[in-house]
Amino acid sequence: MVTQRCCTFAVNHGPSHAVTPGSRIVGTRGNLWTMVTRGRRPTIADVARAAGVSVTTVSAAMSGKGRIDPATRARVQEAARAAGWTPRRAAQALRSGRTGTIALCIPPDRSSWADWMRHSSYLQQLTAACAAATIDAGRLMLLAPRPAERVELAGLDVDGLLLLDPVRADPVVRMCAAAGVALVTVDREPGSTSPWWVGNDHRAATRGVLDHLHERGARSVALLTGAERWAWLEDAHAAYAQWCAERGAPPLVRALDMDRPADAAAHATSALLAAGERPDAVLALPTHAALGVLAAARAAGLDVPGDLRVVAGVDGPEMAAARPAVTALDLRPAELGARAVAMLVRRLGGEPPTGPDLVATDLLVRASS
Amino acid sequence: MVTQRCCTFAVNHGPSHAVTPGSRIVGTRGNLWTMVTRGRRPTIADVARAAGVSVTTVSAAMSGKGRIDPATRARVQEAARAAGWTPRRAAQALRSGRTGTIALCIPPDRSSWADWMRHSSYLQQLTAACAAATIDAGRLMLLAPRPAERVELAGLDVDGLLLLDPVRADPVVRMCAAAGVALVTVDREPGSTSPWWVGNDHRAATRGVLDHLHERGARSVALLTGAERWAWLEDAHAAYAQWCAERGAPPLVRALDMDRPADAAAHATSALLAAGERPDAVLALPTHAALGVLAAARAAGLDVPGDLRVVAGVDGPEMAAARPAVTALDLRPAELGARAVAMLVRRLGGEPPTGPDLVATDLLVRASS
DNA sequence: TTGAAAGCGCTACCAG
DNA sequence: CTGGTAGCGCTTTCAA
Repeated sequence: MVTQRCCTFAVNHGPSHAVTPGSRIVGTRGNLWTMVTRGRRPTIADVARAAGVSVTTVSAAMSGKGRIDPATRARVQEAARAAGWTPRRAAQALRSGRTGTIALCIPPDRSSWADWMRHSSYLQQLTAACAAATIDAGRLMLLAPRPAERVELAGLDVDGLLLLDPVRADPVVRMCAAAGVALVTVDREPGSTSPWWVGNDHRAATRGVLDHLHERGARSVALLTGAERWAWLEDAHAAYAQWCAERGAPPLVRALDMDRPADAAAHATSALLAAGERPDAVLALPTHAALGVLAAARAAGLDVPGDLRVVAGVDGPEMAAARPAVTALDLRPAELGARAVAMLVRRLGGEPPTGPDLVATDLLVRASS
Repeated sequence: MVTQRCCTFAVNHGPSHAVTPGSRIVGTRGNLWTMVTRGRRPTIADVARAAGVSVTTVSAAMSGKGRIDPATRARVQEAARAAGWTPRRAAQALRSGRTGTIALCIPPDRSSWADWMRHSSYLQQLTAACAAATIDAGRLMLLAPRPAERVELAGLDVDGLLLLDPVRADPVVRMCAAAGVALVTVDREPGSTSPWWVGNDHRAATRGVLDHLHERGARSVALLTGAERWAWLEDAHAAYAQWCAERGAPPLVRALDMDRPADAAAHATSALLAAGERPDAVLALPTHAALGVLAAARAAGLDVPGDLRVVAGVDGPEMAAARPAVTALDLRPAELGARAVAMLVRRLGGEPPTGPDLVATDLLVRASS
């Protein structure tokens, strides 16, 4: 591929405005509201005056709390609408101690965060779904990398956190507990018994894939997993091991470096094919890893799915676009995100846990198997 | 493609927690900090006591404002660190009138928002880059759909807004001006002369594409654009028209429905190929439209690029994965996002405008041309 | 260079 | 069912 720059200018680069953690956003005199609109932004005092009630009544009427006469409530709400009043979140938060804001923390750390986001349609869909669900719940969602320290978490100033792919003894989980931030994880924390998580049943999904491959004639399925210690990889691995044991088939597992999964998968697959125990199918779990398997098969002159059946553990547009199109597990990230937000809202509301919320997995059967 | 559900459970669906706009997040007694950790979250009063100074001094020392003795400042900062103090954003915001938070508003409206996000790697990269840059600037970023009304905008309670793809006389632009919310747009607002935007030079990029196609032997280039009234489509269209006029070639333009651009593009291309003025190249601007062109060419039995050269106006993984791989414009959304945040931070800081910030475009030449 | 005090807008508490 | 009032944690203003 050739890259050709269409237009290169001397452009205006603003100065970098990096701020050290712990420092603060300082204001100039007056806010923009005051500067632009004549007069102040309306407060409940203005609404109270207009409706002929007290601020207490306005507060209760607008929040739905308290026992307020329906007629009074209607009058107050109309006055608020007329005045263009909107609650000032900062004031609510300061008084109530709850900010009405949650954060979505996706892996990995800050450094390669944007890269991950950029390459994983799973993350992208999950993010969009969480944001949409949060707004529907009347809250606000921040998008943030995993906080590395207590101060970073505190600096978020959120009521709750959605944490994706917690690891065993996850520091973020510990920090949330210490800081009193409500937490819901997407996928369970390995080794934890917390009921506050949503996820897929990766054991069932893996069995489904393996049964599908067997049905399509595969007799020796290799598993490409990741080196990370995530519950979904553990679960898939465990289900695979058990499935192999049930059939007396020797397990064939390779753990891939998750930084460049496609390349790592290509390398691992080539090695596997060159060795004695040549598999006739591969389940490639990490995002994009299946593309590497395809490349290795092509390099080895193998037909997919004739000589080698391939299934991806995470679906994405690349799987549908690949030739042959790759059979993949649709983990339904949009559904996961919506459910995760709903659960976090329940937790924030003080409701008791109802157990993990499992989202069904779809196997999208395409040409590669 | 066959879809096979791997596991279906009776799962726990929490109640839907939709909240009507204008209602508020109400708290129960006490916040989690208080409930979980023994004692209160430290305040500047605690830090002041520990450091033996007043709260005023702590405030000045931590914010970097005011004239504070360096020794005093160091002592205060150490005390703050030791106490684990973090500024409470709500209190800062209430007092200063600035929340330290910005919002990224991406098109279109609420209804199909998650869908767009899901399918456009451009949006995804832009989003990730904005979030990362915002955090680096010590601020927080909300992800939100375009506010439809004033109350929705006010409900965001943000200092500034990043607005993607403003339309002519954009209501959000008007609302921001009225509400005193600082605004930076990604791409200019058609008809506006505001200098507060970042974007690509779509005229230059379009000329670059057309020159490239001409060089590759194309003599009749069709343009597939969108029905939306976005500046980038206007600019590309204008550059195309001028380029055609310079060569005395008749322009061949079709506007596509942006909801299903690939299908619309396939349809439009088929019609174009069936008509007399059969083009030998197509520049398909809307996201994914080029894939439809490819499908139409295949259906017509045409070789790409032999009979028909194809270029996509927006790059994405689908373009690289397509067969043949599609030559595409890389609008460099990650760069756009970083620059947009930097510009918004400058505007929030009261700095004067330095003019639009243009990001260079790369033409990624692949097999389709 | 530092401190005292007011008050941002709202909700919790309690009295009527 | 409604109102008065205190005060959340911080920044700002003004005085020392």
